[in-house]
Amino acid sequence: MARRPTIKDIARRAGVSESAVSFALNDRPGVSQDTRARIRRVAEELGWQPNSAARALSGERSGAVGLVLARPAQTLGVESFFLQLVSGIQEVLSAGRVALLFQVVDGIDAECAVYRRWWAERRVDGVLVVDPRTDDPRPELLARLGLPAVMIGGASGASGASGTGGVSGTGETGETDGSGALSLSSVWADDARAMAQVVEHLYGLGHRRIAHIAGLPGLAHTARRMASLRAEAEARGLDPEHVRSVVTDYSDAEGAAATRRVLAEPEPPTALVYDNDVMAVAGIAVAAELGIAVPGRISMVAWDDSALCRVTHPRLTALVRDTAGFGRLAAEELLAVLAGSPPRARESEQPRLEPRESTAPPTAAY
Amino acid sequence: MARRPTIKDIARRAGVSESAVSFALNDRPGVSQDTRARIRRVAEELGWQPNSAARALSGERSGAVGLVLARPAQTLGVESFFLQLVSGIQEVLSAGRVALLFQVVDGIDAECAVYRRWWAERRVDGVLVVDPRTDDPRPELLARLGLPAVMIGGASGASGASGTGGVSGTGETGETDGSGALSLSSVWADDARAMAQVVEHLYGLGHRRIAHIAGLPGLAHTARRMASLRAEAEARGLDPEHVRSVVTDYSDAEGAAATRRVLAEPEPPTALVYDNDVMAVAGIAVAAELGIAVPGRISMVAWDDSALCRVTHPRLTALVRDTAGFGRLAAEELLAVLAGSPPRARESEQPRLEPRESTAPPTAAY
DNA sequence: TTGTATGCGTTATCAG
DNA sequence: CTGATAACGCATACAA
Repeated sequence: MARRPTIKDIARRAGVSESAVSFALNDRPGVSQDTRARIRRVAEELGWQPNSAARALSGERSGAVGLVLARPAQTLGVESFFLQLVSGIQEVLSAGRVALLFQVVDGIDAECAVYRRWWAERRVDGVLVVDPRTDDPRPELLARLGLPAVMIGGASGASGASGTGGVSGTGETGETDGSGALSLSSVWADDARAMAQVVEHLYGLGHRRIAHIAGLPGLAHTARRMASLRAEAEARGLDPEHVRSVVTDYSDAEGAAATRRVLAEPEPPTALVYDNDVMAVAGIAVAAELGIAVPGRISMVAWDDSALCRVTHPRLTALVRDTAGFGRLAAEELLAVLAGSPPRARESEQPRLEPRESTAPPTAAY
Repeated sequence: MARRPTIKDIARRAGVSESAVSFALNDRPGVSQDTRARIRRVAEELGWQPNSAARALSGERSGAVGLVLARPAQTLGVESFFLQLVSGIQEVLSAGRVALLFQVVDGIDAECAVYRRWWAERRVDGVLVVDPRTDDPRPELLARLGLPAVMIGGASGASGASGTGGVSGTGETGETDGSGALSLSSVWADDARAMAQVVEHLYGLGHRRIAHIAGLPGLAHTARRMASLRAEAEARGLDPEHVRSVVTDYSDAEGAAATRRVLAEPEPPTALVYDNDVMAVAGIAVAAELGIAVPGRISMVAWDDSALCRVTHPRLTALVRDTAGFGRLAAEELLAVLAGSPPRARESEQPRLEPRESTAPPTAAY
């Protein structure tokens, strides 16, 4: 049970004052090159690491940021998205010696309570906020608390889901307060353009009836994807009756149910676009069960790629995103905000459509 | 941007000393019921929360525990196991006002480095350790650092994989140091008995040739499952040539490859047991691709249930565990250890085999 | 039962 | 350039 060395130990051993050690170790002027090197060496020898509590107490930052995942237990755990995101986040954070506090709760009220507690306890210097909503209470709360934050997944609230959708990049101006100035940084993916790619792919194959099995209706990106689908359909003169979205809770159960429902319609779609991989896999299973050939009679596309999309039969055409890269970008932005950079909206790499075996031209019979 | 209240504010407002406030708020004797109530009320009004840094610095604990996930990026993110585990862990931790530091790294050396850093920085009061290995450097490191810990997934090291396997419960005495005393608490699931259930189910259906598509060979529970399979086969007089395990890295790719390999043998197995859900799903896809009927010509069982197992066609017979409950148990045990309780090994609820459509009697042709 | 003094490890502000 | 000294917020041994 080793004892942890302190700067006092280093000072004694190096024969200097404690403040000299502090200066040397924090790259501040006020100490000669020579002693700085010596102090560094001693610290290294002793395996010294700053005591995070002491550092936090003396007005510095806590050296930790938080991430809360508010999801009903049901939809939790099958999606590949989050661990990949977290993995990317940590690549950046741990390089900057920042720890990540992670909490999963079952609703947005609990999430807000966590922010309040972390703030009151001074536990975190900032937070990463996921799943922005069309009507989101969190930016206002975080602004009031003065807790630096980055919205992951794009802008939300007043300026976010601008409704016009469709054309790439519109409305993505980041989170604003009443005055129109950005109050929160955000990183976002261009869902509108991604949806446009998907529609283009399906339209090019000859599909004219497309159903979008969307995720939770309250989420901002769900709204953006739905708006984009409408806009793309309109641009191609497609019948809005036959190109539309149905919302779900992202679970395999609702994904399967929605699939069954649209396939049972008198004029069923010839292509389905799923808002996550789990629902797409469920959709494949439903088609198999109903004896409907994929892609023979129905084409399927998954939003977000994962191992799942490659183990189905047929393998799923998917919208590939660099999720870990998205996490890295978000973490970088949060570190920048903590360092004093003004809020901004940063766009991640474009999603890329990877055609596999689940999409093909619709059969002539239809 | 509200200011955070301190005990000084409370003391002033309640007209008492700071120490009285500290006593009152920490349920210590030395303050009258009356003033205690008044202080409590004022603290409530002001929305006071203890500053975690100050508390940590003054010798108390940091109020945080850590969890490191060391997985190659590849196998990360499709398994349902971890988020569920974490979700259970947090139910208990947040009730006890303990935060969770979460870190994902890509190997065990990096994991050990994280423990060292957390310890040196005094960031955590204890850690939850997952994926115990047959030859595990972590218990020794943690013991040397004096960092309280709970091994999740059973004992490891000297006493753990006792090799005899088979009969339920043996060798599960927890982590020991040289002297034979427990040095680390652990929570474990009875993999041996679970495997026995699976074998019993398959044997009962008439299967005599079983392949176990196991996970990472270095993990303790992999060793336990393999040992149990051997023992169960022997107990039933089955040919060890035809009842055996092959190891993988848990990925869909290796799961698929292993499936292909064993199915191509001259005398292929009639039943496959997969060590996780992802590989089982991959196995289903391989069978579909090869035109081998499931469960007609081959039966399949998945270890760990998830939405995945219910969206395949046919749906997968699975070994259902209460993963969140497992997490709760682990967190409870860690809190107990932090409160001074001696190390012990706690067994979680028995896994339960849920027969679905992927298992059936082997065809007579075989 | 209550108030006072001190320490935890660091950073920051002063004098030398 | 260096060395004392005071915060930071809380806990606690001790004195009143």
